[in-house]
Amino acid sequence: MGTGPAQQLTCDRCAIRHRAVCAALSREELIALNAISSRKRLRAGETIMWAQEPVDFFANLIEGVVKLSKSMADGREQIVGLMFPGDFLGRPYAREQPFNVEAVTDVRLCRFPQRAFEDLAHNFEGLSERLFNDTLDELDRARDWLLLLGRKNAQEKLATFLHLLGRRSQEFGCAHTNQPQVIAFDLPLSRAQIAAYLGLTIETVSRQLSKLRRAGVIEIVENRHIVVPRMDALEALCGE
Amino acid sequence: MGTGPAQQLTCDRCAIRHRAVCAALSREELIALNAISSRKRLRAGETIMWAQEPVDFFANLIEGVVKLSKSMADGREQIVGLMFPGDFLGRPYAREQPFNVEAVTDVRLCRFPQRAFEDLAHNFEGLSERLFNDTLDELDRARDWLLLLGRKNAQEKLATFLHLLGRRSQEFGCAHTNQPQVIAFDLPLSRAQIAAYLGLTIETVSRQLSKLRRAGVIEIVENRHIVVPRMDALEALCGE
DNA sequence: CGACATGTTGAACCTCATCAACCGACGTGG
DNA sequence: CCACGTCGGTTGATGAGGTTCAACATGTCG
Repeated sequence: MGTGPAQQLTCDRCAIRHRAVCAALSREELIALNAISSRKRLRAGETIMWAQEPVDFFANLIEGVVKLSKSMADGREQIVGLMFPGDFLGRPYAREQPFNVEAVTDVRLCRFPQRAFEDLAHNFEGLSERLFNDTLDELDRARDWLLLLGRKNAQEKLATFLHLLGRRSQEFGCAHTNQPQVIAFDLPLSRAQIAAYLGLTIETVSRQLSKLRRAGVIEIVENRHIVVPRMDALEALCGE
Repeated sequence: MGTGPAQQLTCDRCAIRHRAVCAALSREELIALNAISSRKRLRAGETIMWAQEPVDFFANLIEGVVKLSKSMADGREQIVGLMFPGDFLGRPYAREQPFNVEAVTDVRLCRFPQRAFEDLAHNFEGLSERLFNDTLDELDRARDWLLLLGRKNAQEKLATFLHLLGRRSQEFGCAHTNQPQVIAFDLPLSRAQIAAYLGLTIETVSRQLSKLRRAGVIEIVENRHIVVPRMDALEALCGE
């Protein structure tokens, strides 16, 4: 093991090396970040951070899907954010969060102790800038969801959600053939979780999915797998 | 006029000097920011930034209230953010925004050319940190609103909205008497705008306000002025 | 004065929540 | 092995909360 920039890092084989905040780092900075990081696996359903409870780490989501959710005294729940591989978990400069953070699938994290990470962010300009920009993007997405929750009907909500997942799978799965390809992906969420994300009930989600299936806009294979033969038909139902 | 730190700045008499991003600046930094700033007034209803249209300035909101809103092809509108004095307008490092920014009351702004401001933010660590933190707060507020739009009923939505305004007026209006005081404030928004903020219709807003009035939770004076005799009664209706 | 904007209230309607029954898959224990 | 409960999902019947449509009140402005 050398100490020069040519040494091998865990990061070099990391699937999200160029999608997470790490993408903003020089080789030397990456080595420093790597030095304070540790990997951790979690099973679907496990809670990563509790609302209002102190946390002592930040993390990159390497693999899997994570939900951020709030709930009311009587149990009503709303998902206020979905995190995918490459996303950053935790609020810099704070020690707790006003929502629960929970693995919805099996998950792999790359964790950093808070203080050590903040010191790096303080010194590595690219890192703090990147975190800032990610936060601005997140805010934009939250505002899109405000429009969805406040003004869209059940049909439009489902269409928008599926369209979002479809585009995601398009971006990452197969690359750049620009013919009108068939999109297919697995739903990371159960019907109950979809309902909590869209401000609906399980039954309404189920009915709307059936309706989209009967209309030929999507195919549903074994509940969780979705095929979208024509994305533009789906897009037309989003309401924007 | 001297050039030393003792010189008088517009900022020294500014109502938001210690609430806006300016609060993060040293005297010297403030002088530099002041040098690139200019004041501007707008009338209620004027648009400050159009969605998807290039903007060439950022601004501090000195006085008045500003709304951020999105709308759908068929005209449905959702307010995705409300800005009050001290808040920062514009998205750093971007030249356009995915929503309209509009004065809902008469407004005074303190504007900065984008490039010049970004250069300062780049050099003044406190400034960029402050912008980052404001953005994180804004994200938290947006997520609170996701819960409201997705899960609360009309009554809870109105109660939450009034409670929010009540707390604001409490913080800034009269100061620190900690007796259970009577809260009173003016609604900055019309019924139509409240509806657009809460994901409701005008009629529902009007009915719920009347219902709260009949229940003795609020008094309504000439449509726009609200008196809250007992904040805890209002708080109990918010649903959290 | 009439035209218009803003807000309130009533009546009818509709979307979605609620309640309930049912299905298939899965795991467990007698 | 099968009976049983559980879990995730679908579908139907019913009803409530909000939307829609409409009438009306009030205040403002030309």
